[in-house]
Amino acid sequence: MDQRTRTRRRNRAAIQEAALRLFQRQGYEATTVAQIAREAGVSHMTFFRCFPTKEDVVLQDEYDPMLEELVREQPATLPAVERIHRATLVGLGRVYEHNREALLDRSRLLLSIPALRSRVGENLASASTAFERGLTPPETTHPTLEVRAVAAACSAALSAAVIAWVDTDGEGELPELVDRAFLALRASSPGHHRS
Amino acid sequence: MDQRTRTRRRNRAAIQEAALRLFQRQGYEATTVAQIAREAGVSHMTFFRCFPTKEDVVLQDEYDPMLEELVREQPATLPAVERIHRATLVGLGRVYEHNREALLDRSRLLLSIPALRSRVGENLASASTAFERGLTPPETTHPTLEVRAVAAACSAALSAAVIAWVDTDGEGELPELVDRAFLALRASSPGHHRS
DNA sequence: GGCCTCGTGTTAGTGAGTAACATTTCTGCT
DNA sequence: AGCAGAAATGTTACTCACTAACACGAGGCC
Repeated sequence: MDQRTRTRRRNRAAIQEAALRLFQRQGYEATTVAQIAREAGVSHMTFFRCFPTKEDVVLQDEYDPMLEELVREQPATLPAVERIHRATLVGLGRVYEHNREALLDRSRLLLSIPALRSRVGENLASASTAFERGLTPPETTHPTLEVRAVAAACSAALSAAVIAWVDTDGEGELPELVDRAFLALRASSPGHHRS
Repeated sequence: MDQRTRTRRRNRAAIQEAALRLFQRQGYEATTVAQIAREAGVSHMTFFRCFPTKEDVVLQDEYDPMLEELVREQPATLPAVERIHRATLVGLGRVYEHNREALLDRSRLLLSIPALRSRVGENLASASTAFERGLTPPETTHPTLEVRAVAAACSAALSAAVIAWVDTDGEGELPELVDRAFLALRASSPGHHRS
């Protein structure tokens, strides 16, 4: 690997860790980008070369390629919602056991800070396109509206599960909530509670 | 009505019109808040008292109460997705005929400017809570996860329809696309096209 | 008409994000 | 190894969204 990309990644990681440390210690809005950069030992320009905005330090993740691949691995005979449901459970299982608390902390942060919450829709959108790509054969250029609608609906349901998880302060278990959210998509009647 | 609130609304409208005019003439990012305020004949502080951010001039709408009411009017025996589907069609029909071009212009703007697109998720979220309120009886305090998931999925599907509409530059008809998106939610299989 | 509240304008400030240029650091080639 | 070119980083200065504080003026209330 290149030396340049190595130091670049080290910078990226140092910035992200410094940022999260400062956010937890003194709050998101009370922390300035210059402060993060100083803590990470770089200039504030390097910060913006690694993360386009201050919010992206928290927002960016790299789950999308995994989700796409997991959806593609599910049997194509299943309905699309079911494929995405299973893929989500598998992917979640991979990070949930060892990173449950980190995932909860990050989700809490994303949902509690207005500047971050106003942008979680972007993460939903990128998860949605990952689902679309997983549903459509690789050579397809543009997914159909039907595929896009289902993918968007599934990521929205997933997001509802995460929000419910954070609402209960992480007392429930996220995979169960995800199950309930996806099941509600298939058989939904108003006022229907699980027994 | 109060004289004060009257001038306040006049200010609001003047700012919004001036802003949209300037955005169309010279682009969103090339237009500064001070410029909008000057064009509307107010100070830039008045701007921020009417709209919390520059983006909100384009983002804010008042469809949510109507959507909530329309969902509540649909027969409660129908599945939740169907109630929201019908409510959306009715509400859309009300504004679509006379404001089709304005709706298209606004949607184009929202989806083409990065600063705006990154925040459309907020509109989806508020539409989602409107759906939730329409689905749950008025005395209910917190909607169930199932209701939240369905509401979020429906607003996501609606958004997919709007995106597809804008993608074709408004050549299709939005209500048809909304139909396709909602139908895809119920019977979905990958690669399935409507016949 | 006089108090009094509330919206507005003015000013000055913070902080995110960008542009331009100097400087350092790595890479490729001989 | 050493040098030329390229690319990342730092420095400086700037724009602009947004806020805090206070002064002012226009309604509302008696």
